[in-house]
Amino acid sequence: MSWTDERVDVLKKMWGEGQSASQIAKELGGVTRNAVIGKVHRLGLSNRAGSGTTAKTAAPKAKPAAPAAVKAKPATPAAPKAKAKPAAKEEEPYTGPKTESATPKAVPHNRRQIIPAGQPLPPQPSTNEIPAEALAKVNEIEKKAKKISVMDLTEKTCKWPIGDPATEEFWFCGLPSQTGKPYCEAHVGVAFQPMSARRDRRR
DNA sequence: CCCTGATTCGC
DNA sequence: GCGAATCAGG
Repeated sequence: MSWTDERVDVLKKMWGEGQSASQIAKELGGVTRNAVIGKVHRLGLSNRAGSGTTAKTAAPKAKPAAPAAVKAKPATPAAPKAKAKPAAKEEEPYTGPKTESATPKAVPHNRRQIIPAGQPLPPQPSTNEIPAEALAKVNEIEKKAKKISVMDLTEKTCKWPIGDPATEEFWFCGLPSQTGKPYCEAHVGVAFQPMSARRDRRR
């Protein structure tokens, strides 16, 4: 596989989104994460915007024997390229976790829900139809949720909110999340549904 | 041990 | 330019 325009495009896009090299490599296919990283460097877009796991490792490591040149910082990202690329595949986030199960305390009627800002949090809307198995699974895993706080959220912890943000009864699942997904397996099950499955599932 | 990105260097 | 091997870190 070679770095075609489209592939580089995807690379740039995903890298810009903070996707990891391995994820990008997986998405592109035919390349390893090393190849992706190598390309990223060659393209001169090393540092990303979002928080990275090792974004700070830009320090020079004089280990072998070669000071090498100073890393150039791309102050001018070159000319803009008018290329509209929809590229909308992949599953769509399902709009709506359930705010029940582990939520003993109900919201004091006129109490408005306040979602703590900071990181991408899933919406907490109304009840909806979710596959029974998935729901059961969620209920079960929520029992053993780690109940982590918003500050403990990482790329590898399930960010599924449980409870009411306006009360003490609020925490995040915190179980190991699927790589690339914001949730653990069980919550991914209810958060992401194939369009086919979610489309007109009740009738 | 899993993962991450960074760098080197033969091709 | 490419990317495997290697390195460094969480």
